[in-house]
Amino acid sequence: MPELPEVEGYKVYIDNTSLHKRITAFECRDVRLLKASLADFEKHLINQELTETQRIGKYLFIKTSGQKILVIHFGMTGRPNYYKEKEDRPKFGHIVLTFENGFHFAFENKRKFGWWDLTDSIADYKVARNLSDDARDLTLEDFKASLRKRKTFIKAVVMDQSVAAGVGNWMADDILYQSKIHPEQKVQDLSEKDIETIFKAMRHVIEVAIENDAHHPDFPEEFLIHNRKEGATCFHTGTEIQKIKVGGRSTYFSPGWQILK
DNA sequence: CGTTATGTTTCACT
DNA sequence: CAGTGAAACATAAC
Repeated sequence: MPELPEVEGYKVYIDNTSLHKRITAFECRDVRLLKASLADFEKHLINQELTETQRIGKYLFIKTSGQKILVIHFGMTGRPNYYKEKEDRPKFGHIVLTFENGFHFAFENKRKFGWWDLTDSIADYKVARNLSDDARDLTLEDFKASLRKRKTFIKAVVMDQSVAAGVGNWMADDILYQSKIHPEQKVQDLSEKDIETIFKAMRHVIEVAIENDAHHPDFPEEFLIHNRKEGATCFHTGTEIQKIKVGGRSTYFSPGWQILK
């Protein structure tokens, strides 16, 4: 599920459950989820504590009392789960930390597109991954500068993590819906004003989503998310929502509302 | 059985 | 080198 607002929720969850407790065990069922060696994870996590979290886009960095910073990416189906009893380990809890208080921190990851890594520097990691500033912190000027270099569909660009870190598929659809911009609009044909509209919509979608703990049913009724399925009715026009593929991803939009220039 | 899923990485091409 | 688009990755659920 996780895009920026969901990961922000996971960050708060981890802050409230899993910091400042000595780690006594590290277990991983499938080493394909680890980008560093199992030995390194054990070495750098066991007997250390998680001390502080920092989120950039969909990436969560967790500082430790040791040398390394833990990097978590949730993929498409990841989420954290803090629990007490061993038998409560979630079905897809493929990586589990155990703390000295006996509680466990599971990294649930049904589809195994998520992963853990270790790093020495958040700044270096951000550069190495070609990650932009977090979409909440990004300036309009930087956003404009990124768009000037691009010549493809706006939807693909808005979702590009090197443009605005944290925007994913559902948010990109909602941002463009609220901006009245067609997802297949070529970026070079957008006016300055269009770009500012998109930027503001991005901020709005993110803040509303975070305020509502990323719980879609609580979002305002004009959000596309409520009708983000083929054949659903557009809140504004009463016409049908259409599904197409853009940038390899399923894209939902209202052809009567988001007119191609 | 085929299709789809809220993501990233890799690779070939321009 | 930089931007683009397609494919690959792994797996559950409908």
